[in-house]
Amino acid sequence: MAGIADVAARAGVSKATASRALSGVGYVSEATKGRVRRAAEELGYVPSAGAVGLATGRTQNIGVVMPYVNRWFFAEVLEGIQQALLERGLDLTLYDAKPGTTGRARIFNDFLARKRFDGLIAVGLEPVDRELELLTRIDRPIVSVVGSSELTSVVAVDDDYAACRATEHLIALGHRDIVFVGGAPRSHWAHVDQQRLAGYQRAMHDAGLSEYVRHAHSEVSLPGGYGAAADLLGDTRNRPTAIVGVCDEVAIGAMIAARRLAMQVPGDLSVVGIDDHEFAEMFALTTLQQIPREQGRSAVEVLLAEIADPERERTELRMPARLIVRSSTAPVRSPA
Amino acid sequence: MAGIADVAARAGVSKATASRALSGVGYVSEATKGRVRRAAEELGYVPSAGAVGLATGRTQNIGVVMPYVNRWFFAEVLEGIQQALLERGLDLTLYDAKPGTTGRARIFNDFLARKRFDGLIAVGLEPVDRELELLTRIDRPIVSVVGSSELTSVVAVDDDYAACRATEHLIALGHRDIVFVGGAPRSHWAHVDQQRLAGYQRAMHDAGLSEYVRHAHSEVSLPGGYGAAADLLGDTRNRPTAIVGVCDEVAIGAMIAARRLAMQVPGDLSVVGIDDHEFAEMFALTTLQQIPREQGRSAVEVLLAEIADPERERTELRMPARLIVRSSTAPVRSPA
DNA sequence: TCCCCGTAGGGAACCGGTTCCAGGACAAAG
DNA sequence: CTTTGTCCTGGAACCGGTTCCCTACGGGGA
Repeated sequence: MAGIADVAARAGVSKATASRALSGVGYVSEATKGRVRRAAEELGYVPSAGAVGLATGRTQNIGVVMPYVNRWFFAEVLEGIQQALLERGLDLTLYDAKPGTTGRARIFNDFLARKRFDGLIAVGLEPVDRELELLTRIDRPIVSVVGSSELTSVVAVDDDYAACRATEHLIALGHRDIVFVGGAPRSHWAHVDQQRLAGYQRAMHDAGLSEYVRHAHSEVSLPGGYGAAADLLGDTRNRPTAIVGVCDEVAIGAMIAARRLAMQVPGDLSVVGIDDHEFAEMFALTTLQQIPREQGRSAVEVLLAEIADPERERTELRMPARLIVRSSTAPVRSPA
Repeated sequence: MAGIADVAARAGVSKATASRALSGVGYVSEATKGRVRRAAEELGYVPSAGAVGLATGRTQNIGVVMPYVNRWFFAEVLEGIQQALLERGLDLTLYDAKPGTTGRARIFNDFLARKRFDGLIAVGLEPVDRELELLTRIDRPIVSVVGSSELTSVVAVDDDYAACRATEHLIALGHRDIVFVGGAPRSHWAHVDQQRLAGYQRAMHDAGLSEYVRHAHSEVSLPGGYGAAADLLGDTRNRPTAIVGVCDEVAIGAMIAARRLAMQVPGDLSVVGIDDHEFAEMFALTTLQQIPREQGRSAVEVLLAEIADPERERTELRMPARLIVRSSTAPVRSPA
């Protein structure tokens, strides 16, 4: 209710001085500064965000676009971003852009154009061409988390490396018939999938196991992994001895399916994932750890640096995943 | 870049007329309306949100406060809210207020006071007294999802009823030794927990099973339910024949723990949850369904009505949960 | 003594919209 | 022919801050 004019009046100074006293820029004597601060305190003065934005051109608000929020990875990234922004007093406006929905189209056409934010973090967005063009039109800094992009900064795990290490781990345990269970080739997860699939393939080829390369399609979710593995393992004459899940959710789904089919994990089947999902420990899943929460924090840092210095060159942060061995993997059982 | 002054100039009218033409209020001839619209289109005009907010007092933005986003229920509610807002062209600012953190204190002290929103949706917030007082200070409409509150509107499932139905289902199957696995008495889930616990107790008492009433403490999460059930079922001489989980995540955790202990579900142990979580189907969990996404949508509707009419009396929407029988529950095995 | 500079503070323009109010044109009613 | 009312439009105030520019004062150096 109380505006800066009220504060100024109460402190017996002009609006200009009140503004300077509160923001700390420009010359104001300590005495006046104190009076203004006290007046503001007494009136419970809170500056109007809209007016500040209008006058300064800074909204003190960061936009976040993501296709899902009800998935572990996205939710964790979101929390990391939120925490980092909170510490800096910045707001976070969320845009939930599910691929293929009219809502997504509206977000790109209308919402982002409103530019209610000083910068944008795009998480796993995988924008199509037209969307990419719309993104470039809003001239605000953008940081991508997951995926790749020539025109924005990127914060992500090294997907190729992670999948490669996961596969090598299985190979070192003597496995040869290893199946990669992952997303559809053209889903919105495309880039991540491709990178991880590529890492798996590279490891297989490098180990001379080219003939064993196999890829089972799966929705990228726990039920998806369950379904895909149920299909895969249902063919009892063609069962692999190990599975690389494109992510932990798929890997865990596969473990559940295996158990449902009376297979022992890791006795009959080794399973490795990528993520270190919150359920990984409970399922004793061997996995390659990434820490999405920290990716969120890093994305904020990069973005704020770009907002502060628009000339800053784009950065690309690829974090290495760490292998965490639990008990979903074991040496291959000697062939019959 | 282009402002309404540019649009007005290009259309050969005043700012006032341009504003009226675009917003549709007041008298503007069809001819000028057309010219203005075309000019706006050609210039790619997008009104500045800050300026609009300043002039109208409406931010076209809704605040959402929740303690978690990485939990199924919260994420679903959030998506429901987002969808409903998207359709109406409103933005959503997210505040992630984890209980007991300094971040939460900042949200209540600083962020909410900024009033960057026309209304607030509080999801499962369980505010402590001081927080409640701060909430009342921001004089904007507030709708609570989950929990109860005398001073805000509420949208929630009927928790007492849901837990009662769940318990009755087990009793009807012949179970008597039924344990309620739920949250800590004083956790942030307090109100929901209490209601559900009360529903369970009511059903037990009504069936004359007072002597069997038992409550096992559990973190409200899948691993939490796993841990609690592992403890509970570890005592092999005192095993119940059925479990009511305070929510599906806990119930599923309990199922996993039971299987790990070589118990058959539902042969040796029946389990029922509340939620109809996305994993419920996969685990064949019998549950009482609530649809958090719709609660989110409803919350938006109630909130917008209150924004439109500040005199509107507060509403309380309690949705009944529907029993979905899957195969985690079965008639009790005849006692040895 | 004069001038310059650092410090302090006020007036007013400005950010980009919305809206109140006044005024003109024109048609219908008196 | 005047009055009244409806439709259309422009000027200007306003929302609530920030910031530019100008004035004033006191002290130090030339």
